[in-house]
Amino acid sequence: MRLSRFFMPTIKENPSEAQIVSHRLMLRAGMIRQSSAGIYSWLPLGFRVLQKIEQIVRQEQDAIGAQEMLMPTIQPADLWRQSERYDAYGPEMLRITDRHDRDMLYGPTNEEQITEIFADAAKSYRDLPRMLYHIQWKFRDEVRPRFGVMRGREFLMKDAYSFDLDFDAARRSYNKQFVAYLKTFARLGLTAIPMKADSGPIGGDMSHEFVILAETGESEVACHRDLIAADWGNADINTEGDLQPFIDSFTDKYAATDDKRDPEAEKALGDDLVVARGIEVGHIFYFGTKYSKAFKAVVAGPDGSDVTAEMGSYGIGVSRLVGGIIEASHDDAGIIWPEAVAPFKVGLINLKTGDDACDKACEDIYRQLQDAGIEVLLDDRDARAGAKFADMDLIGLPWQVVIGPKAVAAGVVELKNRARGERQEISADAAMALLTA
RNA sequence: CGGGGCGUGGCGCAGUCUGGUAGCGCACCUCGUUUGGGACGAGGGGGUCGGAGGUUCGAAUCCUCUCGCCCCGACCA
Repeated sequence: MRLSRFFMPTIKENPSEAQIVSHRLMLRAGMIRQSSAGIYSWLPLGFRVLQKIEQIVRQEQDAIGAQEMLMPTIQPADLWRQSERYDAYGPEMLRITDRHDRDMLYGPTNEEQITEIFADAAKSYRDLPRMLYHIQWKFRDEVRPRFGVMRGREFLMKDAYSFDLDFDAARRSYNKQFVAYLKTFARLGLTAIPMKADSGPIGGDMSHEFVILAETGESEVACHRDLIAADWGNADINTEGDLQPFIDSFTDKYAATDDKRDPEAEKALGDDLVVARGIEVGHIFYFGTKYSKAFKAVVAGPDGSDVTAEMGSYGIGVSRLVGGIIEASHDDAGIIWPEAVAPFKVGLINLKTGDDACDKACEDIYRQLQDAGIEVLLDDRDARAGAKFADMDLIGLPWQVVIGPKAVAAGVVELKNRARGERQEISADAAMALLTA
């Protein structure tokens, strides 16, 4: 992509409405624009990141056998009356009426919808287990949206739902999601700590929040020091095997969100206790038959008797993660993207657009990188060097290749690593080798 | 929902107390000089001050109502 043609409206000054760093940087980097409180448009740069994250989430869901589908954003109120959540959910649910005066709503989540679909189709224990998910926009009419995409009213969420024959099977599904979450967040470059959590309005008795630590986190959390240093999700695990011992190795250690903290346990930890601010990026629940009962998700068991499906639901705030990653990875100059979610891998800066030698050197490398399948953003604008450096640092691409008259004369390019700040002058071929490794 | 703050060219702000017909920086356009960390000079375009009503000879400024946005707290992917 050529920056001269890319729609990436960067802003030099901090917009006054943005108070936290991720919100500021997303606005300044031209990733998002606000439409109204808690509702955002995703501009090309931001949308690329959103899609990268979505794809990683998708791959890890697929890897544990969850199947992707897509449910609507607008749901009929009757569906929610059946689970008795229509009134219970309160003003956070956006209620609307269609032209025939039917009560509808913009879905804040999809337990009802999926359970109805599943109940209608599943007849036998042979139809279990099943795990289904979709990645869809949700709307929760938060009293107080804030922090940019971190607490929007409209947000993109991956929500998965499991259906099992009995508690043990449901536990296995829960555990698979647990591991998938560890892997997902590890791939995103995050240390997400599973913490015992309240099950909230969804109900149930087995629940973990996945929390990343950041100064601007919304609530205070506490955990054992070892959990922060743990090597998440990189373990080679067979998700078809017994995951319990692996999961216990995490959950044995103290980790609790705000409302689950235990002063005595914390005292016992002594120096191993870490208290920090946290951002919730995922939440998994087991909730038994709460919905399967309401929607009669009942199958014939092996002995012919009726069995009500055991369910769980598993959410990841995909759009929130964009902000969360920035909170966890930035410096004074701007964003520092982990390579896995960077909108482009390489930012190629032509320091002197219009200079034949510089133009040619840039075009060569640009072509080579593209041929190698590497996403590259070429700054071919007719702007001053300082502006180009500043913009490139701001948008935080992992690698910068800088080409100016001096480098061209010397037959080298300057390669800069955004995260470490290291620069090296090497041949174009050597740079290519490094970037394509 | 309780408490607080703010709406003035694209962005950041001053002007509001003490009414007199809108200003600064950045950005943008043109020309020239520049060109490795957000250049300099000259010229230029763009706002009737969130909206409605009122007071007044006269309202960004005073009064009433209203809409929106942000922050703190209580609640949540």
